[in-house]
Amino acid sequence: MKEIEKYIVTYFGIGGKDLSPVSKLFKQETLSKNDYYLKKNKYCSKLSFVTKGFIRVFSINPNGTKEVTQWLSNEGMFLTELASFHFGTPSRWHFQALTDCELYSISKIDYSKLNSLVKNWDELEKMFLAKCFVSLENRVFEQLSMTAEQRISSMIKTNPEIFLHVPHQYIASMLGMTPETLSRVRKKLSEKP
Amino acid sequence: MKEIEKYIVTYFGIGGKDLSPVSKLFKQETLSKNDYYLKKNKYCSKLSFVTKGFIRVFSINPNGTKEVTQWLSNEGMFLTELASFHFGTPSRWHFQALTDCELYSISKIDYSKLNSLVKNWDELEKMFLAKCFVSLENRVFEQLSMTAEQRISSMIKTNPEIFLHVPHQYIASMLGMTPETLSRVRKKLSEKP
DNA sequence: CCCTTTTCTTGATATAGATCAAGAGCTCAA
DNA sequence: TTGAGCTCTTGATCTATATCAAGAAAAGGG
Repeated sequence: MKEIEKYIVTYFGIGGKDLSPVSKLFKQETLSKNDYYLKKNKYCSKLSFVTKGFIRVFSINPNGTKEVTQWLSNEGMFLTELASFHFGTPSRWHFQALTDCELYSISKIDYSKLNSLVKNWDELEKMFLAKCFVSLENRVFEQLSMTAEQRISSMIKTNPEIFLHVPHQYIASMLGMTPETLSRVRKKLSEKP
Repeated sequence: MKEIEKYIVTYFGIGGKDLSPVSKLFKQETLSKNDYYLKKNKYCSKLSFVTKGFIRVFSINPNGTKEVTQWLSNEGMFLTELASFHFGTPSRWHFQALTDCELYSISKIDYSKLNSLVKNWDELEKMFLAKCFVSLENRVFEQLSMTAEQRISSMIKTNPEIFLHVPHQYIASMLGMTPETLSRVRKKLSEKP
């Protein structure tokens, strides 16, 4: 099975005879470090799976002082600006490669063909979106209920890879804290685990 | 047009001849103050529109000390435990009426009939879920990028009603701060607006 | 490999917001 | 109407985390 097909199975539950025609619609794409997948206020016309590398979704303060990292996408995750992709609004964020990346991307046009290609596509897509929503609800809840230390511990458990490949300042921002706090908490955690 | 039909139009974009058979599947339901719409760990078998009143979605700390309000749902909003409704998992939160409430609810069973009743239902539902996801992304971003004062100002703009009908301690929790902070910031905002 | 730049760490200090405490206002049941 | 119990406000104090600063470590380009 091709790599992209594994993602399609995992995320959409498409299998069997449907798999190959669907996977053909995804085109492999590479990004070099610092390339933009998408810039703020541009329009997003594709949905992708990240098969290699790390991409940062972020925004810069109006006055240019502060950057906020909304999300870090890495191997195994999908990537798109959902509002822009589905509703045609300008992207709310920049999407920039932090490392060289490999993606499989499907264009909006090909994406719209999926429901004629896969008989219960809409059902599958609905479940996919529902899963995304549920994950985000959990993220909101963590932000409301946990201390900085707890959020870091949680991230170390669920995505330890990220600490090895992504500048910690971005991880800190995504977790709603400063790099200094992340550094100090990590030290503390390593001293008495 | 019946009240529930307005919600269906707004949220799902269903209109014309489809409207009446769909709206018939929603049953009016009332909750008295303090009644539970759903308790944590129970299974959610319905999706509802709130047409009157306020419902708090919250969780209690394992040790029973701290409550976290995840969401406050009021007139014009839909309500369900999405993970439980779609995936059959136990509810992550309690859902309790803060005032007497009126809802229109559709059961999981009737909900599953919608795609045979409305020809592009899956498409409409997909858009509905996408909208929910996008809103939640914005909420995460506000939490990461704004101070307590800014989040309060934002809430006053988007949902002033809530301050008149919901105990402020719950609003504070949903915004990720203590009631004391909300009180002080509101005072400050009222002094020099 | 060296030099420059970026990132991380660490310390000193500041502060937004939390916690603790107590009194004032409300609400609502009897 | 009264009183018990919530809820809100306010003040005093505390603390988790932010900010500022500077050196150490790591990364990257030539």
